[in-house]
Amino acid sequence: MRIATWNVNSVGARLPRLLEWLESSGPDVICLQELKCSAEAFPSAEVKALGYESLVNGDGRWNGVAVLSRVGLADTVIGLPEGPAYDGGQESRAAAATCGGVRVWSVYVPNGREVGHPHYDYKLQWLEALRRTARHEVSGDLPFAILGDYNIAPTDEDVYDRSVFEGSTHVTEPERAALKALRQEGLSDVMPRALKYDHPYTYWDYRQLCFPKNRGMRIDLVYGNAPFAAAVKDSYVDREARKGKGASDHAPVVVDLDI
DNA sequence: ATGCCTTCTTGAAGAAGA
Repeated sequence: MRIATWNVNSVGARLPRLLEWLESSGPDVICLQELKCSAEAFPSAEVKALGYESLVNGDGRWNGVAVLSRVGLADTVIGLPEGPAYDGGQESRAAAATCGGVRVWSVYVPNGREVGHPHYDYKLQWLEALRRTARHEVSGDLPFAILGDYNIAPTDEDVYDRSVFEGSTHVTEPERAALKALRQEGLSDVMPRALKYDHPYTYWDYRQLCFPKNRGMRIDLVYGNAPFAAAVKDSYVDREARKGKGASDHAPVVVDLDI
């Protein structure tokens, strides 16, 4: 089974690239983030034509996550249980389903904006709610993984230049501690291969030639429980999907499972 | 070529992204 995760940065703007990638890469399941559309506006018919059912959590202008599957979509959950509110409401940042015997969560962790900003506190609270949810799902024999845009680089190796990020979100100790707490519930970081250069970055800013210069970050992660991790045959970042006109600023992370 | 930011909402310019 092939499972992928991809922050598409607007499924509307990315639809031609998404459909092309689904056809060429053939994931059985894909977790999408940053849809930037409502559930009603999601292109369900277009992905259905390629054989995928859709589970969509979307609220319009920002955020939005989905799980697409061609191996079944059962026991679905929309939203993070007991997740914190921001600015008076729940945002569309999580969705879960069981697909072909694998339990997956698609997550779009809040950005945080700046250290000390209310959104940063919200980010840490959101991660704590995710940890509590993971605790309920991680045990047992069912392969389980939380895939998505975590908006955190787990180590200094996961950014192209640590000094550039001094004092910024995505690299702070509280954020990394929240990731560690998540792992300690029984999850491990499924490290993908880089198809070029020495580190598997998943995001490159659109500006200042970041992609050609490989000034990237590894912030799209796959955290799997023991049965999931044991089934991993291969994993890589498809940087080809970051190339050219009309690309997302994130590349897909692909995981091949012996399931 | 990998190529100097892109998206959304809106109807000009601002906000968000990380």
